[in-house]
Amino acid sequence: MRNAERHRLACGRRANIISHMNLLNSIQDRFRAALKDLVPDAGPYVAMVKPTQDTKHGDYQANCAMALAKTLGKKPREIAQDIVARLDLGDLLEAPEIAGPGFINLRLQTAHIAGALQTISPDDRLGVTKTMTPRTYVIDYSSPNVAKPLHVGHLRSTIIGDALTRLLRFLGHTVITDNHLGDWGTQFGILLYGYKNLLDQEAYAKEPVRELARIYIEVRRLIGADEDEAKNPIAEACRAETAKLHHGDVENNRLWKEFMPHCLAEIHEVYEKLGILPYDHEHGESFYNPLLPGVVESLLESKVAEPGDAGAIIIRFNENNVALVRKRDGAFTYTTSDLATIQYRLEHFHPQAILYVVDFRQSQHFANLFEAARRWGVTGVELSHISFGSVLGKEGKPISTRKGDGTELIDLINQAVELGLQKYRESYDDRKAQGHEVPDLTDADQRAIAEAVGIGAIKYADLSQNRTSDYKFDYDKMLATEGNTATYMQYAYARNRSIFRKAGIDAETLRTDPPTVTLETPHERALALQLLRFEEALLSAVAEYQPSAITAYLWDLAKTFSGFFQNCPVIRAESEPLRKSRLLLCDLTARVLQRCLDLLGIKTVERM
RNA sequence: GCCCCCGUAGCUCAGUGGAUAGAGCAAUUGUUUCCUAAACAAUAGGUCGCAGGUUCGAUCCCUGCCGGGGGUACCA
Repeated sequence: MRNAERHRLACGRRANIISHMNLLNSIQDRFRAALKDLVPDAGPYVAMVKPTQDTKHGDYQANCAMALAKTLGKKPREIAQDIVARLDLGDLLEAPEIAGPGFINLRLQTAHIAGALQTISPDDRLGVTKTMTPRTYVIDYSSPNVAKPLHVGHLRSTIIGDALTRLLRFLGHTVITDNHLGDWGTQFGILLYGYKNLLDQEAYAKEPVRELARIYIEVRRLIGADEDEAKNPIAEACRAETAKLHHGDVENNRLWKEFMPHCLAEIHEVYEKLGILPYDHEHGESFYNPLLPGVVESLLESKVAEPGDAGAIIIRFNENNVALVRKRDGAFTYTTSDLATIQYRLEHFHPQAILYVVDFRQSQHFANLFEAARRWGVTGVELSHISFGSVLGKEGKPISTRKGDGTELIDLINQAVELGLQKYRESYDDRKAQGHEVPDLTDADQRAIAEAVGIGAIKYADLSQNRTSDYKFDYDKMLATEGNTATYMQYAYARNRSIFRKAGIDAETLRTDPPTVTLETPHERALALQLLRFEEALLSAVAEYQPSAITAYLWDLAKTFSGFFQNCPVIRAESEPLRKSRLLLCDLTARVLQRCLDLLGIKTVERM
C-alpha cells in the first residue's frame, strides 16, 4: 500500500513542471536509467538511494551495488563502477565516490542547489508540488465524550488528527474531518440525574455550560471511586436515566437536545483555544443510532454476524476473538455504531481512505472492525488505525483522568500559556540586564507570544514524539529553549524576521525578483540544501502518517539556520550580492519554518 | 491462557537491512562593543534487554527467553 502510494506520487511528480525540485527523486530517476540495462526490475535498487546519515559521506548515497553482487555475480565495487559509468550526472551531481564495500557517495553540485533555491523563491508552496493523484480522506479524530470536560487523554488524537489534516490538504488531497462524538452514552445519565436533583436554576440560566460541568463533577463526586459503581445507588439512578433516554423518554430526550449545544460549545471553546481547524462534520453516536438495527440485520443476512450467548449477536473472528454487535439486552455496541459509520461515510463522502486517530489500546477493536467491514463487503478503501501511545505523568505513570486532579485539558493549556509568559518575561529581563535594547511590548503582544509559545510547546512535544510511543508530559522539557522544541523553532523564526526589520527590507521583493544565490560557506550550502528537502520531509511524514517526520526536519532546518545565523553576517555581508543572496536564504528559511509549524498547527510570532 | 506494543548513553527520546549507532538534557569548557545569548561551539558518555537464526552486512527481519505496559463478547 505504502509503496503503491509512493509510486503514484513519484509518477505524478515526474509529470509536473517543477518536478526537478525534488532532489531525491531526480537522483533516483537517474539511477533508474543507469540500472535499466543491468537488472530487469530496478525498482527496489532505486529505493536504495537515500540521504546520507553522515554528511561526510556526501549528500545522498546509493547502497544498491552490494545488494546486486549476488545476482550479477560480480564484486560490489565493480558493480558500483558500472553504475557510476552509466549514471548521467548532468549539472546535478559531482563525480560520485565509491567507498567501503561499494557505497556510492553522491554530492550535489553547489551551483545546482543555488539555482534551485532561486527558482523556488517566488513559489508560495516553496517547491512542494501538489500530488497528481489526490485522494479523499475521512479523518476521525478527537472524538470526545460530550458532557465531560476534555482531559489530557484527548490531546493526542486531537492534535495528531489536526496535523494530518493540514498536511494532507497541503499536499493536495481532499480531507473530510469528522468528530465522532460520544454523545449518547452513560455520561448523559449523570447529567440528567444531576439536572433533576442538584441544579442551581439561576446559575443554569446564566451560564449553562458551567452549571452543567458543575453538576457533572458533583454527581461524579457523589458516586465516588469507580470500583463501587456497580452497587452505588446514585450510579444506579444515573444508569436508569440513560436507559430512559435510549428508550425514547420524552422528558429526557428534550433535555438531551437542550444540553447538546451547551456541551458542544464547551468543547469548541477548547478547540479554538488550541487552534484546531473547524470540523466539517460532527456526527456523533446519536446520529448513527437510528441506523443500527438495519446494520445488524444486514450483518446477519450476509452471515457476517451470528447469534451468540443468550440472545446476543456476535461476529466471530476466531476461537477467542469475538466482537459483540448486539448485547443480550438488545442494546448495540461501538462495533455496530462504527460499522454504521463506515457505511454512512462510504455512501456520502466516497473516500479512498478512512483514518481513525485513536490510541493504541483500541488496536484490537480496529483490527476486528476492519476485518468485519471487509467481510461485509467494504473494499477499495484504505481503513487505517492511526494509533498512538499514552500521555504519562512526569513520573512515568498514566495520568489519572479522575476529576479534580488538574488534568482537564483547558487547565493544562492555561498552565502552559502562563509558563510561556513567564519565559518571555525572564528573557526580557535577561536581555535588559545584558544591556540589549529590548522593545517594550503591549500586554496584548506579550499575551500573543505566551499563547504561541505555550500552546506550541504542548503540541510540538506531542507531535515530535514517535506516534506509537508513550511520552511524559513535562512542562520543563516542552518549554525548554534548547533542543527540539517549538520554542527553539519559533525563536529561529523570530531572529530571522528581526533581520528584515533591522535591514528595512521588504521580503516580498526577494520573491518577485529573486537575486542570484551564492553558497560559499558550508553553513550556507547546508542551509540551502536543507531548504530544498522540504518536500522529502512532507512525503515521508505522509507515507507513515507520522508528523514527527516534519518535526525532525524542522529541527535540522532550525539548527542549520542557527549555525548560519551565527557565522554568516547578513546585513553586514561583505558585498551587496552576498547580502542579497543571504537575505533570500533567510526569507526562504522563515517561510519554510512558518509553513512547517503551520502544518503542525503551531503559530509563529514576529518577535519574542 | 491467548493477542498486541515496548526495552538504545545517568535522564528524556530519535533512528535505519549498510560505513565509527544519533540528538537534547544533565556534567566539564569556550564564545556576546550583540542581524534577539530563548543562541553557537567543543569534550566526555553505549554489550542498541539476553540467546540463537536469516543475510555480503542485523540495533532493525525471524524464533525463544527475561523484564515492563496494554487488550481480551455485553464501556468506547
